[in-house]
Amino acid sequence: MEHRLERIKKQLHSQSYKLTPQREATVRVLLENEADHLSAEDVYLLVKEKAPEIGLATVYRTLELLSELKVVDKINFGDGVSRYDLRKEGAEHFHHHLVCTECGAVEEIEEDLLGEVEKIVEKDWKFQVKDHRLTFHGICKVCQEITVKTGTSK
Amino acid sequence: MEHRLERIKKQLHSQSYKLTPQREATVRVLLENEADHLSAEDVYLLVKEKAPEIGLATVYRTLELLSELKVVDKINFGDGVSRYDLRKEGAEHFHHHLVCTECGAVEEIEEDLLGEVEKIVEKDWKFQVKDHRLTFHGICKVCQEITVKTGTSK
DNA sequence: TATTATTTTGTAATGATTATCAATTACAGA
DNA sequence: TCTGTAATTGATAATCATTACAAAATAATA
Repeated sequence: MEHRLERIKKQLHSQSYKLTPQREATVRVLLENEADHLSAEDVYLLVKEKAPEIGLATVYRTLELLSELKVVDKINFGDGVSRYDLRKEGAEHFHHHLVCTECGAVEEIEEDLLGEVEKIVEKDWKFQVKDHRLTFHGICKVCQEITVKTGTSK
Repeated sequence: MEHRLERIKKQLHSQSYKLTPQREATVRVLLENEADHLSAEDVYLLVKEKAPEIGLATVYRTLELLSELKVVDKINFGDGVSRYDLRKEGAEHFHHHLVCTECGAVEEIEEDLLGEVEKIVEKDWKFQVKDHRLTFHGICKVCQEITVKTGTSK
């Protein structure tokens, strides 16, 4: 935890940004809630518990900054709200998501599914891939079982 | 063109929706501008040329309806505006996009890149895949050449 | 200490999308 | 054809996430 915070601090300093108390509080919230896909509002409310004087605008700016530094990934599930995921240390890429169309659950996949596909894109379209976003939409394991048992489907 | 319009009309009727003049005008605009990734506002302005009395809300409602019927895909490039792509006839899935981080150009890929990957997801995560969204971010062919020639990179 | 740049805060502004509601239209049945 | 009902539309107000702004606070520099 402290270790990752240290890393992020260095990363900020290397671009002559400061790790202000507000920024630190925001990063800590992200580190403590890594499993969730927090919106800016979510982060704001959580940070406020520890640092009540922080403003919403600052949270937005901090998340934007962390996004530019590739510390977090800004993602979009199409519900009109951006969400922010801390990128795993050393991870080059965004991770993937399985979004259940029945219950809305979101599962993450860390595996590198697209190594081969990227090579194809680079070769066939002469497109130099820097990153990608991959989301699957479908029915999660839990909802499949419910459907089988009750015979219902939305 | 007329053929595809006919198809869409049937699809609407089969769910007891009507193909009103406003809806027809909207679909025609989509058919005539298939290459672009139009926002609701774009569509509105184009429809207005032919049917000046149409309201913005109607365009939004129509696009939402077409999206539910999977006639169009509602996509999001992270710029705060939803865009609407007509789905190719008979296409099961969304197509993919190559978004250039230098110039913002968006290229489409129709190829099925994820057939194998989907099988892996279904098998390893017991997730029943219905659709997917795949976007690559990177540097397009044109911008690569500019970078080589001028030695600049943003 | 004086100066300058960075950051923060609270709030106003923006802009896309959605909700509301009265008016219009389409259509099934008498 | 007339009538009643449901679907649809258009204008506009409301909503909500995000961004812009200006003044105050903070930190860095000389």
